[in-house]
Amino acid sequence: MNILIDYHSRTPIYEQIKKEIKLAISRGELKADDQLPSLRQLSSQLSININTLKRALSELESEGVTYSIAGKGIFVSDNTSARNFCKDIFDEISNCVKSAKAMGAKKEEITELIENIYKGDVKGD
Amino acid sequence: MNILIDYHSRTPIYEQIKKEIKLAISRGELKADDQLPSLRQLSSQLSININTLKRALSELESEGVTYSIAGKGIFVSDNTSARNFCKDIFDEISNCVKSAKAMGAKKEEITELIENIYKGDVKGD
DNA sequence: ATAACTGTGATATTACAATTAGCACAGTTA
DNA sequence: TAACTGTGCTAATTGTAATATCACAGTTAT
Repeated sequence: MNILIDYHSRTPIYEQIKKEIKLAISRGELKADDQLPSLRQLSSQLSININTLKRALSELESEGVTYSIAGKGIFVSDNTSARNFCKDIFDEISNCVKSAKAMGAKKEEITELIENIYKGDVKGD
Repeated sequence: MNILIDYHSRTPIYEQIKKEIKLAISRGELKADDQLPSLRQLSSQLSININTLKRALSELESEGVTYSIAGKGIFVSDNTSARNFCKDIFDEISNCVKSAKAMGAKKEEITELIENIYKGDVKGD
């Protein structure tokens, strides 16, 4: 669990945690039925309140990303297709690109930006 | 001044206003030395408090987007290259694309998204 | 000079959300 | 029994957005 939190960010901590965990699952660092560190342990490690962490995990559970067993722990669901996590990101990209377009950005500028990010990859992965 | 505000958005009203004004400038609807509607008039039109509007305009002024003359009004600066406004957006796009990549999104998925947004334009404008 | 505008500045207040603290309770496991 | 786990709740704190007023100074036209 390598979670980085920007305490000065405008986006709430619990949102950052949600995103980090989703990323970890997408990257394959967390697989189905993997157990997460306990709330108390993780909240201590991240130096955040257990309630803040609990909120993140509760929301992830209602989204079907994780499931929890009282007394045992919190685990990664097995129906967590990484594809689902992309939807929000795609919407965000879409909005940004529309703004950029409205500001006069050329399509080529944006595609080049993306090319650079994906540069060095063998396939379009 | 066609400013739309989402009062239920998580992003503050004054931030939305800043963005809308920058967009209007980028679109050419507002040109250098154009005078904006007065604070009182605009705050009344948008049904927001004058202080909220003032905050937006004050920040725009410290960013060099506008300048104000007490007693006269608020005007668009002439050094406002629309290009500058794009920087933040480009950073945001970059971050989103990196996340999408980390989640396993293929480059083609993203470029196609952009193609669709720019679809129907004569040139890559 | 007066009136009617402009932007500016300050204060106070309200409202809401994020975060923290602390406690109690129930399930699990050795 | 002890030491963990997650859960639920209340309360307090904090920060910030947004509002409501008021006063002041510069500009402009009459």
